[in-house]
Amino acid sequence: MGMYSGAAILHADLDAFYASVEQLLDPSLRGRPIAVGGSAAGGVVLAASYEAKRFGVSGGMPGRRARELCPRITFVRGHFDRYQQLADGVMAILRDVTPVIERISIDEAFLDVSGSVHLFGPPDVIADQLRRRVRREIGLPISIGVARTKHLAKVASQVAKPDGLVLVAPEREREFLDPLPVALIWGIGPVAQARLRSEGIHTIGQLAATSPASVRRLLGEAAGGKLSALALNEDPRRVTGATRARSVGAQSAMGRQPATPDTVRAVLGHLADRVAVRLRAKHRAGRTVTVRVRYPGMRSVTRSLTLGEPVAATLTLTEIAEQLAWQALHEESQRRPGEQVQISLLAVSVSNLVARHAVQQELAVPPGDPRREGSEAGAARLAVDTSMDAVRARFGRGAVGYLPAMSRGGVPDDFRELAEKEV
DNA sequence: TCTGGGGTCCTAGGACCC
DNA sequence: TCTGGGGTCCTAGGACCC
Repeated sequence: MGMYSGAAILHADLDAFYASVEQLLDPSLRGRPIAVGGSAAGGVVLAASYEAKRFGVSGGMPGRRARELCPRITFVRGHFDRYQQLADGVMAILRDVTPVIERISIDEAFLDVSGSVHLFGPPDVIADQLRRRVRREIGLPISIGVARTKHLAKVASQVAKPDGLVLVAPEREREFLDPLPVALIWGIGPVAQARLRSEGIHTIGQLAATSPASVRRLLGEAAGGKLSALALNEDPRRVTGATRARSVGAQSAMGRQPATPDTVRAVLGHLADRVAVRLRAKHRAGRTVTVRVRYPGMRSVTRSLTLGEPVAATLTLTEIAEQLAWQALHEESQRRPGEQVQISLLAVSVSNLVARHAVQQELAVPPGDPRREGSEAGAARLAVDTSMDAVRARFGRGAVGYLPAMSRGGVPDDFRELAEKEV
């Protein structure tokens, strides 16, 4: 544990989170290759244990492929309710050493411990003790990167995995970054990687040696500029608190189905309801409604509409979503005359969000104002929704709704909730 | 035989305004 | 009558992240 001065950022990241929880809950799974979600028959793997990762299995992979790579793999159903609970427990431990903490997903957070060193010791000592506490009190492995900036800390935690701690001393930053593959930089995905590779750029050191102007030409103005700066180890970002969500959405994969009016209406109604309920719960509403339609083969299109006034009423959102979806589906049917249009996914999202008190101001238009009629209808719909929200809060989600209960494929609602951001 | 669900940010063209 | 520059908003698509 070395002496260390200046800004001290930690990036803490639970290892193979869902899979580690399953191994914690069921000791017979420990030390074995497992996948959460998916099956040999289909579905996607949500997370793989390190024993499975060694075979090349990873999250997002079809179950069938996972079985091919690792014949002995065990597929387990997720205990989604426990994930949130355990991750919250971990975050509470992290919060014990500093209030300057930025949770960036269910299982990952940045901490600025610059102000904590006089209380708890050097940053790497703090990190070490956090890892021990998480292991002892929660039972899960967690990796932590310690460095002067967010970017360095994040890269360090990736290098530390699994179940490790990596400190990047300020005088060793260049030496640390240079040999690492560009893919470790936050924001470099498969496309950017391929473009860089075509220029012979594989390592962060090589990227840093490339002129920012060339990188911008290669990867785009904004992305190129940012990635260049990160490679050059210039990262001015501070650890901030939680930021408000800028959009709220829901989607449903449907395999492959004919786009019949009944199917489209039922699915969009359900998605619009999920979105609208979440908006109302946070007293927010949005002016832009976007619908995405995906066709077999992963090709997808979006149609969006920006309204003069924000919406949060389920029925209004459903109507707009239907209109947008049919706009897209109609274009698709003209592309392929005489064929039944098939779809594989529908999504509804609301953006351009405002706080709801702004909506209520909009509703307070004087009598005779042409906007009044629409607003009154909107107010009535919101009132119905508010009653429905209250009934559901007391008796459960299935108690009331606009639409008959429908089958929703295999994705449990508690998994959906895990992925939700704080609105 | 194409793979879930939740997000963020950027780009580019067009409309419109000054 | 023709031309220039700058800014904002909207729409559609796409890369990327967990």
